[in-house]
Amino acid sequence: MTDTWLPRNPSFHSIGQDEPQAVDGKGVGSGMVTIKDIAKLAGVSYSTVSKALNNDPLIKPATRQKVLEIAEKYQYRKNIMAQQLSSGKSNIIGFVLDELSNPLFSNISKNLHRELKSRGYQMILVIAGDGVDIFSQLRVDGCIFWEYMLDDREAFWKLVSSMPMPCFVLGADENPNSPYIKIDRKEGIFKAVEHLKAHGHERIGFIGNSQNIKIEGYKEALQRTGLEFCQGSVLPAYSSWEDGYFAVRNYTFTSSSPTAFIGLNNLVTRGALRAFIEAGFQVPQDISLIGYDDLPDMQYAEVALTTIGPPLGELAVQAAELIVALIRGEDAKYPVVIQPQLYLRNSVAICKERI
Amino acid sequence: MTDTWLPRNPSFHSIGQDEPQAVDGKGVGSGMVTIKDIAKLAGVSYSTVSKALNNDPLIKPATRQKVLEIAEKYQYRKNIMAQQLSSGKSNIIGFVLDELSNPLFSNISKNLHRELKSRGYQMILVIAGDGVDIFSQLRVDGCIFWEYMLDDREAFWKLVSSMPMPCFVLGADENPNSPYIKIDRKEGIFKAVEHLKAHGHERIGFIGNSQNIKIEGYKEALQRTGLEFCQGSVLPAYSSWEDGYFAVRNYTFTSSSPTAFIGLNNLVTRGALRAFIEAGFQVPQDISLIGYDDLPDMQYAEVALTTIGPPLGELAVQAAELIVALIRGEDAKYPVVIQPQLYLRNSVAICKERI
DNA sequence: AACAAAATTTACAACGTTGTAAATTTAGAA
DNA sequence: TTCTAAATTTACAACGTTGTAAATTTTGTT
Repeated sequence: MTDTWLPRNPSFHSIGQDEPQAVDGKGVGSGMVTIKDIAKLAGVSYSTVSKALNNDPLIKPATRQKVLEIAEKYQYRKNIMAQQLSSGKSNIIGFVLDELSNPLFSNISKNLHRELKSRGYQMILVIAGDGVDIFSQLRVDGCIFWEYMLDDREAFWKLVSSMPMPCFVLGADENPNSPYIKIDRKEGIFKAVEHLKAHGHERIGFIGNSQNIKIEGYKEALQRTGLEFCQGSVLPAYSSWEDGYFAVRNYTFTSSSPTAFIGLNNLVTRGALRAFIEAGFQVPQDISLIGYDDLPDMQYAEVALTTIGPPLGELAVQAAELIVALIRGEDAKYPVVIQPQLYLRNSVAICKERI
Repeated sequence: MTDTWLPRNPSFHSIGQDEPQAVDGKGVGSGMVTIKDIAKLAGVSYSTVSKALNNDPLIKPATRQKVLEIAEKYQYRKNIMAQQLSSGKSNIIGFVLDELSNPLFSNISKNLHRELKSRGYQMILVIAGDGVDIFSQLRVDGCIFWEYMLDDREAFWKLVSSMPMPCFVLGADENPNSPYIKIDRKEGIFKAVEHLKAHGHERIGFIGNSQNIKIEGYKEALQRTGLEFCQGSVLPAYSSWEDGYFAVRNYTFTSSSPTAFIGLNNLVTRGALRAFIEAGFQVPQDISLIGYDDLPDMQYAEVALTTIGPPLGELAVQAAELIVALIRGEDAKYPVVIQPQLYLRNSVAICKERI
């Protein structure tokens, strides 16, 4: 009936038994080696090749070996597109970031990649603003969102739940209708305040005013520990190193100033630390300081910083496990709540006034 | 012969004419609407749907309209995997970043995304260290590398040229065997030096010591303009705001100090500017300063900074055009060389000593 | 009303995999 | 040697698209 049929790509599959065509390396869909090519070269059927490459125990070791060698030799690369289409699995997870300018994201992204990899998944990124629709179109197996669009929570959660694959949000916000991993920042701040109080500090300040949840946590923590919130004990700092630095520099210290501070994030805290030192304060003898975000940098600051923050390795493990469970349809326990930890180093001491 | 055949996913295609199954939204490969589903609902063949969705002019407008409406209603999302497999095109371009902690990357990434989008492509990211192999396996149509691994150029270029699809590198390095876009940083620095010299500056310093090519450019520029390289006129700064800030703070000014400086990048320059101001220098009356990287931030600094740097919009346009040309097999002209521009603002003035 | 030409729609192989069932080969026991 | 069971390999539909050729419908002439 269709004897006049012409194949769409007649030059395909031209790898011969003895004189295989060089993989030209450019132009997807033309020069790439497929399992059918390998099958021909190995003298087996292509389903055997498929199984061999997937380590199917049905395949005789010697056969697998031969197939693997040929695949290696001709630089075979599995076509994830075809794999997804056939099996419904791409083994790819998408990670949606909101910005690129805090080293925290570098760290989280690296940790997450490692954990996913060890569970058999690969990871690709998009910047939130650039549109996450591509993850739907690509049929990634799952999708992790770093919280963003905090100005319009509703639209954000709607977007998340409209994704056609398992998804969850990593952040501080909660939503009963979607899975999420909540970093309990308020509780983290509370731990920091408690720790400072345990060291005799009664006037505790906060450096940074851009993340409402942390500020709220700070105020609540003061209440819970029975400490007083003093006017002017929140030093304004947005998010960068210099914000922290100048927040402290521009602050006028008096005898009723806080004796300890908590910094909004890694950058702000390090900037503040530097400013304290320059102002002639000894940290922690004169002023105690706890930083948020336990990045490796924090311990290499001028004074090894005591920090609070989610355990970043653990966070990645939890995230990887949650997404994998959601994908597999196992009954994942969520929401997962990550409790920030206190990492004790050398920037907190007994309050001078108590000595 | 295979009358005992059982479909692998018997629940599939269960959308009926009048009672379409709810798109459950979770689990790729099970609940997603396909062109076949739409075809059934619209009462046309699935090739018609395919053509309608791709705006094929063969399709009668009324038919297209109906198909589009149904697609919209059932939240159809094209399956890029299937599209790639069938047509050999994914319309996706991969961008390989080396790190996430400089706002420059945010900017470049956004610009690039916009330009690619306007040319019909989508963009996904990976961090270089996480392995770019996924782009091969995903059969992205093309791949853009931000220069990295500068410690092992050879391995880097080998990796790039081993990619099975059109690729190029964006950066300052060159390689005769691969396409690349070269940002001519040396020439950029030269323009800055020239500009300063034209304003009467004869002792010009450089803040930053981490990017050899820029340091080299600085030294060469001095030679070319007949200026002297003075010992100690390179203030050590790695890459961050505080690096720039302290580079200046730690520098001891003498009567033979430079009267103008060039900053390594956006962060270093802004840190340095702040330090100059604090040290009591008026910029540009006492000291002129030119920053590298023309990010929007630069004009909102304490003094609107004159900068040099690749025109970032243009860079993205060139990059998008090059990769698209490479993909289409058009004879793209490369290497492309981007000449950094001088963006005149208020941080350069006539040298005091000449007045 | 009959026909040709144009417009529109349809059928279906192909893309590169996977997973199932069936076919073939090998090994072991009698 | 023959038979059976186990081990191994093979055949091929299916996944959701695209692109070509063929089929069908519509339109315009006469």
